[in-house]
Amino acid sequence: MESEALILSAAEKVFSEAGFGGATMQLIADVAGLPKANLHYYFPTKEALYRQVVQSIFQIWLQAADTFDQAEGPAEGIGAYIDAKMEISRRFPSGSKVWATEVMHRAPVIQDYLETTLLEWTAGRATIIRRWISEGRMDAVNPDHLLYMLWATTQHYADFGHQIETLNGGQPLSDAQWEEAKSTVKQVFLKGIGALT
Amino acid sequence: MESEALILSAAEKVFSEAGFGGATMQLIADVAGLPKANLHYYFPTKEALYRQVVQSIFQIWLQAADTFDQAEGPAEGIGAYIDAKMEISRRFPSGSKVWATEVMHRAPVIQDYLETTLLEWTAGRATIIRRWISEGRMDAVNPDHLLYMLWATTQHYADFGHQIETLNGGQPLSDAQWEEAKSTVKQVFLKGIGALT
DNA sequence: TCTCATCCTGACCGTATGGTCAACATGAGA
DNA sequence: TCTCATGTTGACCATACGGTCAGGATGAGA
Repeated sequence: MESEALILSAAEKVFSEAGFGGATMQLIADVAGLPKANLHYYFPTKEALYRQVVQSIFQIWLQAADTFDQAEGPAEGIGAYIDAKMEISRRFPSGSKVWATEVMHRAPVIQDYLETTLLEWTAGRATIIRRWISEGRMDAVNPDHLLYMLWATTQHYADFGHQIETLNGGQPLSDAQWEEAKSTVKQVFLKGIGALT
Repeated sequence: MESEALILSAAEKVFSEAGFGGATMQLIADVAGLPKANLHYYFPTKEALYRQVVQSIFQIWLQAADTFDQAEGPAEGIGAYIDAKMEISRRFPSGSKVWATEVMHRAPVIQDYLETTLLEWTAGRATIIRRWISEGRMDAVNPDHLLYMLWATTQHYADFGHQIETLNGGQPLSDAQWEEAKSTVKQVFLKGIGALT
């Protein structure tokens, strides 16, 4: 594994567990198995490294949008979106946590993304939802709040994974429990918006 | 306002905006309008101050549980619970953020609370939900995942308030928008679990 | 073998942090 | 007025942090 990728992987883990302020370059270096000075060869500052980590997460986020667009109707589109977001939460929990921490701290590094890319993405999806509503395929639910609910629920399984694990007897969710989670979330949402046939 | 309360209020704000690692005792002192040394008169260490902040939040969390218990059925109980949690998110967003950050960092300070109080609380509420299901008052939805969905959604409005504000044109949600949020969340959940008459 | 760009690293530096401490202020009770 | 517990504070300290730098490896091409 190349040093740069090694550093990014270690940084994502450390930032997600300690936050930007709590993370130290020394700890990231230790996790990566490299001397601290080497980090500064690839990334000039701690903030530059952090920004790179957040950006790579943002890309993964946007990929889940594809399922939304080409869907026939809400049951298919939102159902697939929930599946995709839940899978991301399971496979990249550290990334989701870094994003959450960044936003909670008022997005000091990626505010421009919120104001441009995310804003456009949200408006596009809201338009699709409104079309579905006007076509009578689902109830008249406020599109913005519906999206917030979807984000909140799916990301909760990453961001609050430790709490869920603790309440699950200290064990991570099993495959069956993940399936149960996905089907429960889909069931409640799709029925809740009147998109179940 | 007494110095101790002043310090706790300032600490909650600073911790929620910077995280534990990013927060500095000097900044908390400045926000509180007191010299730094004075903080150490009331709280021996930074961690002791942080722990106090998290504990006070935990109390507010538990208060919202009362609505759940004495309810006639799910429509009333869960509806009131959503109202209460949404109101907490609006009035104490800093507290919710501190809690979220603490849990995301694997709860280094309040793990014991997760394992005792929260575990018991969750089990009690799950029992109530199962009773409602067996009485035919709502669909057979997994109680644990339903609770996670409720927590995730309601707290999202506090934890990701900055993101929501940005997507709302840079403006905080108005009174009407908060009402819209509450009614949307209640509508989707109550219909989603089959608890609407 | 020599050259040189790329990659790597131990040692070091200025700064800011959490925490300490001796001294000082305040005010209620005797 | 004197006492003394409770608060308050500026100055200080050891440590750990992010970042720098000169110099050492490495290896492909000539």
